[in-house]
Amino acid sequence: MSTAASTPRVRGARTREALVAGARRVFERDGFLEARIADIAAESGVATGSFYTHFDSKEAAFAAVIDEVHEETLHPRLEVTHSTDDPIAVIEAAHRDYLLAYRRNAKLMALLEQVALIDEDFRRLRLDRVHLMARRNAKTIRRLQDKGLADPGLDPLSTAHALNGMVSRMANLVFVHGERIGFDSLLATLTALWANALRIPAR
Amino acid sequence: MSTAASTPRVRGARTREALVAGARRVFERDGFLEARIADIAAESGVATGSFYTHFDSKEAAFAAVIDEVHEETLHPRLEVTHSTDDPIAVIEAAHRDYLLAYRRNAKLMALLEQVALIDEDFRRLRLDRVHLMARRNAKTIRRLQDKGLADPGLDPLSTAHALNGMVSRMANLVFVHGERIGFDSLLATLTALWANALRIPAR
Amino acid sequence: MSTAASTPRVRGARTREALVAGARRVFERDGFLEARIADIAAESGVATGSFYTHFDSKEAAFAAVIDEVHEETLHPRLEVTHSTDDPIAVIEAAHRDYLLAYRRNAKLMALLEQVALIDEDFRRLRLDRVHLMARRNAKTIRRLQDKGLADPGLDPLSTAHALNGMVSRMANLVFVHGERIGFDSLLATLTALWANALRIPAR
Amino acid sequence: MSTAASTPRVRGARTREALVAGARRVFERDGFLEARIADIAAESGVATGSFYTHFDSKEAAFAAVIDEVHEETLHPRLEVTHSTDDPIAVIEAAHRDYLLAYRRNAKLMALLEQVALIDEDFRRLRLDRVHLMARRNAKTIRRLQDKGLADPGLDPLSTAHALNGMVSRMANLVFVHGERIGFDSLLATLTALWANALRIPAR
DNA sequence: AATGAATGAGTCTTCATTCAT
DNA sequence: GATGAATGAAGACTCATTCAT
Repeated sequence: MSTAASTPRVRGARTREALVAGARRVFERDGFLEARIADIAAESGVATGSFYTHFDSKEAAFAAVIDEVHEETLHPRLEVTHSTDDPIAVIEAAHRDYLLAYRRNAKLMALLEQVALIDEDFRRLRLDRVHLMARRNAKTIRRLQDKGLADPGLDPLSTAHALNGMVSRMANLVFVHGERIGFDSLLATLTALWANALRIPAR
Repeated sequence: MSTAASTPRVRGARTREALVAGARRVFERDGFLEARIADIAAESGVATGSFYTHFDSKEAAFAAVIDEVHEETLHPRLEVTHSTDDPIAVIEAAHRDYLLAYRRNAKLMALLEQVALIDEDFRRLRLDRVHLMARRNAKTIRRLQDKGLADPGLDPLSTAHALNGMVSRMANLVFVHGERIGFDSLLATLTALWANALRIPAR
Repeated sequence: MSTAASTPRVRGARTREALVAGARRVFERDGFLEARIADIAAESGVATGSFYTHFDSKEAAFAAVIDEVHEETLHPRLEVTHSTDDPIAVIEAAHRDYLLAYRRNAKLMALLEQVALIDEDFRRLRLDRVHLMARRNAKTIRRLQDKGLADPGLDPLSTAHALNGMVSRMANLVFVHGERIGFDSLLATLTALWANALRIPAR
Repeated sequence: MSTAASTPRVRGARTREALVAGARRVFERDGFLEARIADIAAESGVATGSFYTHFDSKEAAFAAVIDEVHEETLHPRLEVTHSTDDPIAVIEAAHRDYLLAYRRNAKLMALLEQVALIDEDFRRLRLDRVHLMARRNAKTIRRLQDKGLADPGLDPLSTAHALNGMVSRMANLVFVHGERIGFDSLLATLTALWANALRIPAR
């Protein structure tokens, strides 16, 4: 009202932003199932009907919220070889990144798990990510095996799946369910178990 | 029908059994959220109202179904020292038991995960089990450390949590989401990773 | 079991008594609408089905309970001319009787009011009683008018209705709704108002 | 239909009015307990769900209906001193107002009695009104006593309660239960009894 | 006569989605 | 684009009553 009326496009974009932010707050507060469209609209300061101007469904809004968090919560990026050659240092750095991102977005990460169990589309989305991460780490594992730095008897892909699962499960346990394990201790344990599991020689 | 319905008490017990079996079928087919009381009753061959003679809610019926499966799906029971002294053989046997039980009840295990994300009571139930399993395996790990058979630098409890998480996640991935990893390969990988992670000397 | 089995007739009568007593407790505790047949049976120490051996419906059970209280709660019995000739003393005695009976059975009296508003049959029952009481007191009023002791301008029947209504309403207000008026004060006020209203000369 | 449904707010107000009117018709026709939300909505020409846009419960709708009738059914307003000084004329006028209002809304008055016996909130509402009326009339009675126009031996508040109860009970008997007493006769009797009961000197 | 499990009709209530303005 | 009231399908739950033993 006071602000000079913006162009429709700008108004629309602003409303959409408000809805994504509002949806995130409501999802984090109430969970996916309990979140009501009317509440998301109210929390975003818009009318109920306006929700449907921007999203087709609650799922679509959730997808938009998830998109915001997606990139920064990619699983351990072992392929980003930091300048060092010490594989254990690399593993540790990757885990640190992952755990920090998970902790920052713990509520939404938990929510994604929840929705993946409920909604077919999100289940596929999550599985795709799981596969992406596994393939990525499998490549790293294979490389380490080739260099003679990792147990050659391990199947790279299965191993990647298993170790990724271990890490994400622990992040969930600590940051979502509040298991009382300190961040440093958690990082040390996961790094040690990764290194041990692959039989990477101590540095 | 054929058998005369002896005393009311016996009739009641029979109906309850029918309801638990029917509920299991409906839960496995439709999931927890989609399962309707009326369907459970119909599937069990009783009237809708009879459901409430035996259960207070859908949750109560689900708990009864879960109880049926619970015992046989305990996580790796490493403390059950099989006649052998070879720790790796023990680990493998425990994992085989667990994976077989998980595969047998895959749908329900997945369902329990789902419901634990939705219902506070089941979340607690599941967390309790997670803690029980972790404490149990932590004891085993500590014993191996004391014997000089496992990496003494690892925190037993965190390690137990992490490795249990790895195993259950893999079981979920393979038996629920259909990841194409053969049973033997899965067992071999998990056993090797467990042994490696703890730095148990090769047999 | 321990007691020698009585004849069927005696057993039946006993169960019925237990049910009437149990029904009264449940009605007083839960009200008519909230009272459930199953609760009445449980409170009476019999099986649900046995209720229907003795009563056709909740209404029938309520009628049985009411019967127990009915006689002693008849409205002011002014025609019972006590040995005295002082009409005010007679009025006072009648009111005392009525108020004491009402107080003793306050919960059930309130309940009867409730049920009369809900159930056609009890409405008629209550109206019949109202008419009976009014005709009875109208006769007394007419007698007093004939003796020159009461305002001859009053219509006896309407007056009887009005004054009876006043008394029962006050009893309800004090004994059911807990209006803080002492028994003696209540009795004195009602007696004075009756006497005044009829213009009975002061004794 | 004919009028374009201007803004949403106006539409909302219109629907609410329709619901209150529809609810009144259904309550009067079916009573409170028998009235179904679906019927109220249908009678109001809106969808079932629309009922809940405006009311939380059947009780809330009933309260809205009662509000409509409340003001005009206040008990005898003796304090409204009409231009005359004749107290009996004032009493008669007040009773006439009350009886006319009661007759106009007889069904709802009866309903309020019913609901007050069923619902705690309405019980309190009704008791509050009873107390308000009693205090109001007690003041009038006290004033008459002070002027030497009323029996000084009467407790004003108890007396007010008793006489108010008498009047409302008679209104109920005649206008709700159909007791065959003519309006003028009823008014005359109640006025005479009030005046007599207080020992107001004849005009 | 007693038992108590089985029956199933009957309503309230929620909330995603639509649509007239 | 925004508004927010209207829609109505869907399902959980209760409980009086029945009936086989």
